[in-house]
Amino acid sequence: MKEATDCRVCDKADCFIKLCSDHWKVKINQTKIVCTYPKDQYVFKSGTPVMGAYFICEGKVKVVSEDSNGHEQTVRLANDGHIFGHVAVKSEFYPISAITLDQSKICFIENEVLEDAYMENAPFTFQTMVFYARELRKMEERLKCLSLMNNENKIIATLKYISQTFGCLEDARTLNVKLTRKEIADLAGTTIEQVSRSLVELKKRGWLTYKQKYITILQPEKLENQIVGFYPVTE
Amino acid sequence: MKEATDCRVCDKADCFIKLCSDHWKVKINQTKIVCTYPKDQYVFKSGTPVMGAYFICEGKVKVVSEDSNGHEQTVRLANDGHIFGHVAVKSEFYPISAITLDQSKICFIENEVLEDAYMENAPFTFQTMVFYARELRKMEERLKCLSLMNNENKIIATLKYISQTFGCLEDARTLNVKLTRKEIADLAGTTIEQVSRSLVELKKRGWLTYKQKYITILQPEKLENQIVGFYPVTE
DNA sequence: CGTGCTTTTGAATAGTATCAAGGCCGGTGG
DNA sequence: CCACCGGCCTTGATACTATTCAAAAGCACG
Repeated sequence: MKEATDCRVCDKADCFIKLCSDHWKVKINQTKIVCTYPKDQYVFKSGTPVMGAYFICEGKVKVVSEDSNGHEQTVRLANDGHIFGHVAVKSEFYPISAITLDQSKICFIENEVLEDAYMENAPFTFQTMVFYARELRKMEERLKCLSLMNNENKIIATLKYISQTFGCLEDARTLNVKLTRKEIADLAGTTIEQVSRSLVELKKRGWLTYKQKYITILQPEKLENQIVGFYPVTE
Repeated sequence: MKEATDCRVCDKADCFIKLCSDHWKVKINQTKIVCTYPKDQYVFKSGTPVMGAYFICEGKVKVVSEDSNGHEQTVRLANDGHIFGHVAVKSEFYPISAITLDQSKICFIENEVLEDAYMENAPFTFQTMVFYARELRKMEERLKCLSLMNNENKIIATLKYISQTFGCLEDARTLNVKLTRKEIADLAGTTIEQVSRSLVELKKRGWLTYKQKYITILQPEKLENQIVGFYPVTE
């Protein structure tokens, strides 16, 4: 993992801090706290106070919501450049937890600095707003999938969401993230056993294959085709 | 329904346009298109091009996602001051539809004006960003509910969402919106029959009552208590 | 080469969707 | 004023799907 990047010279495609004025880049750079987390570690835990927001320099994070029945729902996935842990500006305590899916370098920026930065850097604020609006749209889509689809289609839609968020390895078809069956189940809103059954079935059909935690999509058009009816016609 | 409000003098609590400079208030006021829609009418339909965003002056709107199997999922509810139809700035066609739940006065502001307004009015942009971040959080909560809850709890969580969005009538316990069983089912991600069964059961327990389309919550603490385990502990 | 963890498989159970029929209510027209 | 009609809601029976529980198999690790 590289050194902490200097915001003044960083031009990472998805990080909007570069849209701030030089003055603010310096300020953010001075006050940010950069931390590298190992895989499977809490970045913050549900119930702890919200002090600021997190920006992913490099890495992968899942945002999970735990209930007191021991069930877990992964509500969102985030990767390079994405923001998490915002929870709107007013919440006092996190209602959700964030866990790394990979070793991750993450910047923390405290609320006070961030709010001032938003008020004084319109392009930064605007792009962040657009980011949230897009995430909202994705979430609406995911809501529909979890709500209307049967088990197998939920798994397919989840694989699609994973690949859209994290992309693929060099072969352009193996998902660029290692997830357990339980992690996939928590994303899809189902159980470990159902995930296993669906993956076995999809492998039988030759639509995908997998080795350990690596899933390779062999026939994306078949998978897509099975769930296409749930998505709006884009013509 | 009152006359179209002049943005320069309007101080509606939830409309962020009042945070713009006077110059921009004038500009928005000149270019906005105000329209009053009757109940149960499409404001826009899935598949049509996105030209701008809608702001609710007064009224109630649901955002629905239809699939080609004839199922419908209501992804979001919006009322006075809320924005809808944004779909992030780049989408060309609406992937969802918006339908009024009541006679509604709605402002349309075209994308070009809106984007310029965002770039030049930091407080406006900032508050809009916070609005989206909050909506995202709500959506995450809703996602979890639809995914992990059983039928009855989904209905309870849905009633809670409805009351949080639209509030109550003067008696402070009757939901301030008329919804059919199907509309509740589409919100909760279940069927008309299950909604009916759950409502009958909850009425039997004396937790709520209803008369036609009006639902009155009698024992909010009982309802709350049954689903509290799904929400984060706030202490 | 065991040991423990994850995944797979099978069988039983519970919960939900679907289908079909009947009831309630408001509106309309005689 | 009453009878009829149609839409929405309720109820019951059935079929299906998903969850749960239990056990076996596969795999990584020491």
